[in-house]
Amino acid sequence: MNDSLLKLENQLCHRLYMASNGVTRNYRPLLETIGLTYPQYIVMMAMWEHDKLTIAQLLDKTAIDGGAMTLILKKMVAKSLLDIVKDEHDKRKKWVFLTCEGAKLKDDAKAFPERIRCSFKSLTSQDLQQLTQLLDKVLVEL
Amino acid sequence: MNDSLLKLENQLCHRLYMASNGVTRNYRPLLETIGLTYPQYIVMMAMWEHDKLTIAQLLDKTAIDGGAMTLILKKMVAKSLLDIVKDEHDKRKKWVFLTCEGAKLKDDAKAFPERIRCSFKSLTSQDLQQLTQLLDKVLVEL
DNA sequence: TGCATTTAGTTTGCATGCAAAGTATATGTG
DNA sequence: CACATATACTTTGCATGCAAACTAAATGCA
Repeated sequence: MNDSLLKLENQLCHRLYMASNGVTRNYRPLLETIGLTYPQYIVMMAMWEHDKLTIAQLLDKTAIDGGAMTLILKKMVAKSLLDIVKDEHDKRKKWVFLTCEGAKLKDDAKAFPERIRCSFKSLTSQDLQQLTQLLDKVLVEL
Repeated sequence: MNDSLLKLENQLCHRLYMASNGVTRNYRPLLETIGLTYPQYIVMMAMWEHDKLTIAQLLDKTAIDGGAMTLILKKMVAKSLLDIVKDEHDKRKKWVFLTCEGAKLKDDAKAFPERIRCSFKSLTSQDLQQLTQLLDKVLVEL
């Protein structure tokens, strides 16, 4: 009987696992310079694009776990990067805002994508584009 | 100034993050039927391919964190899926073996890859092959 | 031989990822 | 208006992922 389907080498999931962890690990030294973890960076990127977001919207955009998000936001508020305010009308909702300091951090982060890109010189622009499209195909099934 | 590079939508790292977490989440219900977590499943796949592996070899093949591995192995030994024995000559090394029970689990797991594959019908075989190749290109840079 | 260095694993402290339970508030329906 | 249900978050318990410190044992080299 052929068990090649169970070989580690043939698991797409394992490649995704290694690639995701590995790339995140690549970001770490860079993110440390601005005192952020990777999920915190994801939150910041979402906020740099939007004036304000509810926590639910932030969860939707970032795909970060809800339970983790509560802690992450608490830390980022403590660092004065974000402000959180309850909605006047719907008291269940909370709005997340960038502080001035949080907004300024964008200047430091601007250089990150290109610096990371440089770590992957063997991948052509076409490779990256293809990878993006394929991952999107995976993501729609989730 | 154009900040499109910092948009969440343009981050390959975020797609990898979402895809990896999402695919792992897909495995969960399946893995629960045999009482394994995803990293534990990775360890089992490595062991199903090899009669014995040192912990260092297992770390190398699975790319699981060393600190986590200690705990993972401890749990799997407790479940009687694995045995761990110190090397006679090099007392630093430990050899990991499958127990009968651990080996038998392979029969249950055999069906998993195809069942997961079915969750991604929109991806063609060619897509999967391409994705594999592109991820390998990413992995060599890590 | 003596000692610095390397290797193999473990431990520790912190930050998620995840499921499930819990809380507070808003909504839909009769 | 009263109640079941749905929403928006938070909390809890468990399992990693990660860096760094630590232990024990093997190696390299003067």
